[in-house]
Amino acid sequence: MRRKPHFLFSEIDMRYWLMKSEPSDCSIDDLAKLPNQTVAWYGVRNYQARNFMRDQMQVGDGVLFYHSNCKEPGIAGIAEVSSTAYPDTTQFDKKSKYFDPKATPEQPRWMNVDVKLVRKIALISIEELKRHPELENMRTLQRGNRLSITPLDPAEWRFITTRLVHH
DNA sequence: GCCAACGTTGGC
DNA sequence: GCCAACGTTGGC
Repeated sequence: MRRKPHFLFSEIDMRYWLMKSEPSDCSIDDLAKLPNQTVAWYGVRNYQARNFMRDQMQVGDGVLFYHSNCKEPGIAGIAEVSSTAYPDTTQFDKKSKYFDPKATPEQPRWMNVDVKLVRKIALISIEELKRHPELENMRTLQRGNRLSITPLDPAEWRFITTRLVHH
């Protein structure tokens, strides 16, 4: 049975994630134009981030879609996990920059989930996120953090989606 | 299994 | 473009 995806309701078995995307690669507007407003989160080549997708993500989990490595870094939209993990096809594609010669279809190394847009929001800049003491422990805001996928505490999710998102 | 060298990330 | 931080690689 599919759980309700509405982001304002927190459910006990639901998890929350912040996922970084470079807007030059896939921005929130790019996502909005894709079929089903859904994107395969391919290209993750970090084991910790892969393991989050492979071992912990469930359909319906809440996602903050974050613009990174760009002029205005910050949260650009709300999304949800819309599939469980499956092998990232780019690892087998010799022409892809994500090609991995050590991966085979029999023994895939990299996995990804699908992510579906819930809605675009007015950008919450990294500067604003850092202003709130409620968010001081957010992984993404920690010095030196580079992980492209990080778990969010339910309290952090609630604070951001109810207090910082303008309705 | 250590660790130096190297590559990548991503805010600034 | 800089560079701090951190992950990965590979010789030993």
